[in-house]
Amino acid sequence: MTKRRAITSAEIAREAGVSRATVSAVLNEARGNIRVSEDTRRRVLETVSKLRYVPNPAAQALRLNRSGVIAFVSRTMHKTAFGHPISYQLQLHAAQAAAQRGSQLIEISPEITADGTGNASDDLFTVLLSRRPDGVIFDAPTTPDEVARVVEIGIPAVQLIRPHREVPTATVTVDATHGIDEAVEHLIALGHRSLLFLGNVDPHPANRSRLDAFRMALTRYGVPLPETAIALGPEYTLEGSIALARSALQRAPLPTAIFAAGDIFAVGALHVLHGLQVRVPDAISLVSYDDVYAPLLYPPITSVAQPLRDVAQRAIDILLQQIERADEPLAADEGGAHAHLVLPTHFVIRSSTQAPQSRGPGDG
Amino acid sequence: MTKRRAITSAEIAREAGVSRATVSAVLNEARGNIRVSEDTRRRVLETVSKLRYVPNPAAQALRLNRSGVIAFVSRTMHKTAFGHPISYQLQLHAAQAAAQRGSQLIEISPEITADGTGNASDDLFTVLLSRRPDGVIFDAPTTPDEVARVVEIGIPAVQLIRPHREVPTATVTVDATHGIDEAVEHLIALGHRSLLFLGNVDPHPANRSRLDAFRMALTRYGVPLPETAIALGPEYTLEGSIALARSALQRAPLPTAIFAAGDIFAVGALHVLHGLQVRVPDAISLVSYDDVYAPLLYPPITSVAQPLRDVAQRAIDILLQQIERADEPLAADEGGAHAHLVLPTHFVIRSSTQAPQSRGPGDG
DNA sequence: ATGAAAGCGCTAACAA
DNA sequence: TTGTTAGCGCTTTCAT
Repeated sequence: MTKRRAITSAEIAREAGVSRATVSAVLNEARGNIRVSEDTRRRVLETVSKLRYVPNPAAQALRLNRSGVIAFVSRTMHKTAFGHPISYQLQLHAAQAAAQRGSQLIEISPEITADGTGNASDDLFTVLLSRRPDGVIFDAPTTPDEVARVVEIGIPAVQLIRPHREVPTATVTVDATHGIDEAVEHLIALGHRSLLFLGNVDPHPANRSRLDAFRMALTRYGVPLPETAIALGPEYTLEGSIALARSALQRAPLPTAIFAAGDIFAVGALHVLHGLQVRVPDAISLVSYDDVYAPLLYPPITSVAQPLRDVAQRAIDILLQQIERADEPLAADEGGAHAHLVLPTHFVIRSSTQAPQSRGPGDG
Repeated sequence: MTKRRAITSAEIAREAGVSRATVSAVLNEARGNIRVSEDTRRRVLETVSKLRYVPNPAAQALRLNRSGVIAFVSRTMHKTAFGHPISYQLQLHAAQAAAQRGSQLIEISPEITADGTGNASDDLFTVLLSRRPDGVIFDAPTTPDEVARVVEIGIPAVQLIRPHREVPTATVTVDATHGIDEAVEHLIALGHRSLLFLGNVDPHPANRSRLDAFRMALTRYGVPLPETAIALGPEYTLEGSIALARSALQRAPLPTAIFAAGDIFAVGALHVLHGLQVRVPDAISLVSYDDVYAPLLYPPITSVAQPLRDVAQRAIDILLQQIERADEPLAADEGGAHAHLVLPTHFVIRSSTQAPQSRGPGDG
C-alpha cells in the first residue's frame, strides 16, 4: 500500500464549489478572515469533515513563516532513567500546554542531538535552528551563550527555573521561600531543633536560595544552623547523594530531622538510614525539596513541591504572546520589557515527619 | 528585535556564484545527486558554513512530501510523574535514534492531545494525521482500530511490546522468558522454594507471558506454584500495588521470595514489607520485572530488564526502511511481509536477594 | 557539470 | 462576498 497523497484544499474547493481562497478563509476565520457567507461557510465545513481534510502543516509553515513548533532545550543529558525528573515534568507540561494552544513542542537536548561525533555544543544550536522553532524554552541552560544566540537571531525565548539574568529574555522562576518556610515551621512545631541540611554545591542563586531560605526560616525561630549541619555534595546523582548522606550521618549524634534540598538527596539519606537501621520517621524525620520521587519512597516523604505545571504553562503563554506580537510590525517596544514571573512553592505533608523521640535533654 | 528572515538557498547560490539547483545538488549528494565538480562543491560548502545556512524543513517537507517526523503514539495518559516509565524510556530512546537518523520524533498521546473537550479518541487520530508523520510507532496501542486506521492510509507503522497481531504491521516485542528463567534460576540456586507472584490481570499475551514464563521455569525445577501464590491486581498504580501486596502478604507464613512482575509491584511490596517490619533481603527476597525504579529503591532491587533501547532503535530502523521503500514505486511486495522482531530480556542482580533464613524444615 | 523553470499546498493582496 | 494570482523555499526534471 503506497502512501496515498493526502487531500488538499484544492479538492475541498472543487467539491464545495468554491475557490481555494474561500476554503482558506473559512478555515482561518480566527485570523480575521471573516468574509464568507454563512451558507458557503457551512458547505465548506461540511466538505472538510466529510473528506477528513487537514491542512498540510508544511505548506502552512512555509507560507506563514511559522513552524508551529516550540523548542524545549532541556538541561544536559538524562542518561539515567530518572536523572532529571524536574526537567521531564516541565517538558511534559509544556508539551501539553503547547498542544492545547495549537503548537507542537519538540525536545532539543544534547542526548537527542548527539550524533556520536561528540560535537554536542555547536551541533545543538544547529539542530535547534534547523527546526525553525517559533520560540524556545530554556530549561536551566548551562551557559548564557546558548540563550544569547537564540535571542540575537530574534527568536522569542523564555528561561525557566535558573535563568541567566544577563540575557534579556522573559523568565519563569520559582521562589523556594514559601514552601521552605512552611516546611521549617512544620519541623519546628513538631519539636525539632537539631537539623541537617543536605544539598548540592551550585553557584546558581536559584539553588543557593534553598539553603538561604532554610537558614532564614530557622533564624526566625531562633534555631541555629551550624556549618557542620550543612552538607553540600558536588553531584546530583544517586551515588553522590548516598556518599554525601553517609559522610554527613557518620557524626554522632544524629540530627532529629533532615532537610534534603532535592528528592535525590532524600533517596540517598534513606538508603543510608536504612543501612544504619535508623527508622524514618520514628528515629529521624525527613523532608525533601522537589516532590517527584517523594511520594514513591518508603515512607512517602514530606516534601516541598514546585509548581511545575504552572511554570510550564506560563512559559508557553508568554512565548506564544511574544510570537504573536512579533508579527505586528508596530511592536516598537524593544529591550527590557520582558515578563519575569516568580511562582511560589508549596508544602506537602506525608509520612516521613513526626515529633522527635526524646533522647534526654541537652542531646544534639 | 523582529525575527530576521533566515538564509535561503538562493542567497547561498548568489554568494557562491552558482544556481540554486547546484546548491541543492551539493547538499543532497547523499540522495544520488552527485553531479557537481569538486571545485564548486567546495565553494558551495564553504558558503554554506560561512553563512550558517540550514535548509528550511517546511520547504523540504512540502517539496518532498516528507515531513521528517515520526509519531510516537504512547499508551494512554501518564498523568502521574512516573506513571509509565517504560513508555517514557521507549520514547526517549526512540527520539534519540530518530534524531541520529535525521528524523524528529513527536509524541502523540491522549494527554498531550486532550483539548479539554474530552473527545480524545477521534481527536488523537486527527492530531496524528495533522502532523503528517512519515511513520508511526505504537507503544502498546489500546485498540487495534487506532493502528488499522493508520495502516489503511498507508503510513508505515510498527507496534511495540504488546502488538495487535491482527493488524498487519511490523512489530518489535520482548520475550520475557530468558530474563525470567535467569531470575528463577537465581532464586532456586539461593534455596528459595516458597514464592509469591505479584502481577496484574491483563488479557494481553505479552503480560500473561510473564506469569507463564515464571511458572514454566519453576516447573522445570520441580517447584510448584499454587494458585494461592499468585496475586493479580487490576491496576498498574502505586495504590493498587500496595493494596495487592497487603492482601497477598496477609496470609502467614510469608513466602521466602517475591517475584513482582513490574517495578511498581515491587514498590508496593516494599511499602508493605517495611510496614510489617520485614527486612529485605534478610527476611524475604524480592525480584522485579522492569528494572526502572528498581535501582532507586532501597534496597536496590534485583530485576529483569527489558532491552528498551534496542526495541526503540530497531523500531526506528524498521520504520525508516519502510519509508525509504515506499518511495520506490517498484515495491510490489504487498501484505504480510513485515518484520517481527523479538528481543530477549536479561537479568540484573542487585541487593534484594539472598538465601532464605532457615526457619526450620517443613516451613512454607 | 550546470542552469532554467515548474510545482509541492497554502495564504494574503488585490480585483471584481 | 468571492476569485485570481503570486510566492513562501525547496528539489527535480529537462535543457544546455
